[in-house]
Amino acid sequence: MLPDLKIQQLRYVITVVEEGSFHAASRRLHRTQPALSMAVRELEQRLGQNLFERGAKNRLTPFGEYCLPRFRDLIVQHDRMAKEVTSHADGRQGHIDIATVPSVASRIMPSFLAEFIARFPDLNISLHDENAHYVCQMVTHGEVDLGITSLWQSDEELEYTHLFEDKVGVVCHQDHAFASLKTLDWRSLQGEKLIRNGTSRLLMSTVAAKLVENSAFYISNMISLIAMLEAGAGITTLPRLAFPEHSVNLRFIPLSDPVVVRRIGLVKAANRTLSPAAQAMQAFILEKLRYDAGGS
Amino acid sequence: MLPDLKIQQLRYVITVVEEGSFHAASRRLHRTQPALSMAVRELEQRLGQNLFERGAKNRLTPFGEYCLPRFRDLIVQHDRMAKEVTSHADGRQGHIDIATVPSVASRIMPSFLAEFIARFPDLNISLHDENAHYVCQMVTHGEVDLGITSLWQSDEELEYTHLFEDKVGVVCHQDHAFASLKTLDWRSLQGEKLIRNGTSRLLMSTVAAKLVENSAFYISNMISLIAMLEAGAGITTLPRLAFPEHSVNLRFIPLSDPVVVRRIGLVKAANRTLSPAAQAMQAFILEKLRYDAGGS
DNA sequence: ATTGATTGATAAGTTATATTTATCAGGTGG
DNA sequence: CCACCTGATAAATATAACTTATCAATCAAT
Repeated sequence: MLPDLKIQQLRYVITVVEEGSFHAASRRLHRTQPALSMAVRELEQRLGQNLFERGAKNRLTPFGEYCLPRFRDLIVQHDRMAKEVTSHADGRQGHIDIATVPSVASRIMPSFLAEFIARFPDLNISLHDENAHYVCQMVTHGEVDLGITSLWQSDEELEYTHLFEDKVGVVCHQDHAFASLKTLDWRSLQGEKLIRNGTSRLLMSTVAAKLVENSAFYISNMISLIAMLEAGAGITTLPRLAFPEHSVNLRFIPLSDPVVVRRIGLVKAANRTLSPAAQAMQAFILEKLRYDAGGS
Repeated sequence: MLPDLKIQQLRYVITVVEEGSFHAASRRLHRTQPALSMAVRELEQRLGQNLFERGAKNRLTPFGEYCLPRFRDLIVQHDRMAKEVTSHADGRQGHIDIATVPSVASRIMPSFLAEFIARFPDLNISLHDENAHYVCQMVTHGEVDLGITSLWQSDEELEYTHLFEDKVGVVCHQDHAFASLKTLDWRSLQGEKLIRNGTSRLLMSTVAAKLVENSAFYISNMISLIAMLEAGAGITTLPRLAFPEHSVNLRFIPLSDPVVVRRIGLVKAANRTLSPAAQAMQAFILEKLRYDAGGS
């Protein structure tokens, strides 16, 4: 019933009016003058009324005067919408939800995000920190776009891209006998009061498994764990990133036998397309964090 | 910098979403399915992001979800504007200013306009009545779109289309000796007390000119003139349309020698294009009033 | 008036875009 | 497993858009 007016044609009409002639408009639009003449005439025929006076030069008919502001309005709306949509399309604008394990959130994300928002200043970012299991769950449930975590378990619905490895070591008080050592092997730990934590399961598939099995204490909360260690109440194992580097009286001694690593990677939902903003962050993560434990 | 999105492509996207599949949408749009596939892909390439999930069927990507309401908005605005513009283009909507001489305004326009607004219910009409000179002036000055009047004088700026002729007759009191006559010739009027009015100049180019020249009274206001005649204070000449047909004690006797006519026609400004609404009224006037003194 | 430089209109030819027909491959439900 | 959906693809074609070249009309300045 009603014809589709083409944005381009409306733009032609407006430019002709603004420039005052078909020739001037054709220069501004990088078209030839006949192109405008024909496009305008096509529009006039479609509407069934002339927009420009035929005899006199480049003056609008009453109908043209009526149409002009309406054409302007639509073009303004179109341009605003096109700008919004394209700036979302290339990831300059938008919203990203990201989840990481606490160690990554506190040790890597601060400098990483600072660099990221400098590059994409109009992006809106929400960062969640949760344990590895819940990070994966948030990704599969679509609560966040991306996760940076160790894989809880292989999952069909998740797509994992490895970023870097995080070596496990022993954490003890500076007054402990281990404090001055450069490395440790699991045998040295036998007889020590070992406190388990959420990352201890990393040792379960190694020769050091029996150490963990014999441990009497388990503390899930990192703050509480650190307080216990600082009080000299025992030792624990942690990936290096999870070790509170600013602690004054705790020491981190790498475990040389067995060498245990926590594999940290980028996780996204398989079969789900990322928003352009999340794509931009994904690319940025792969560029900056792959094979690099320290951020840029 | 920003690309012109085509209304049609946006409409395709929305229809595909609404119908749930490319096939269903193609049926509703009277296009083939590949036409939609290719048009959508072209849009996606232009935006640099997919709108629909490739693997899974006809589901939107996050970017598509973002775009959809914006596409909808623009199309709604476009359709509203297109409806407005086209209904103005074919004269269904708009505003008309028209001016006529009082006799036409009171005797012809009522029934004419009743019929006109029945046909064009959304048109806004303003009717002015002025003397023939001022009607022409309003048309030349663009204060009104059209005039229905006798031509004051030939005018380059005016375009006159003849509609009908209005015969001049003698108006007298029912008690006057002329009252029972069927016709009169100018010689019979000699010696009568003739009151001149605005239409008396019609006689000036005829053999009856000397009657007018010898007349001592001139009354421009029609109400006053009628009152004078009803008081039996004299006789006058008027075109039939200007004779107050509901007067109980006045009589109109056609003048048979000379036969004097007032030529009534449609007047518009030359070199000025009419608004579509005015064009519609012009056509309606020519259809209904040409060669017909009584309206439809 | 004649010229020269505008203007927009027009015709023919070309390129680009849109659309169709025909065909294909991937899922899905009987 | 097989019809029967889905959307994707290729080639052919129709349509639309644009350019080049040319024209007629208008206007200004001689």
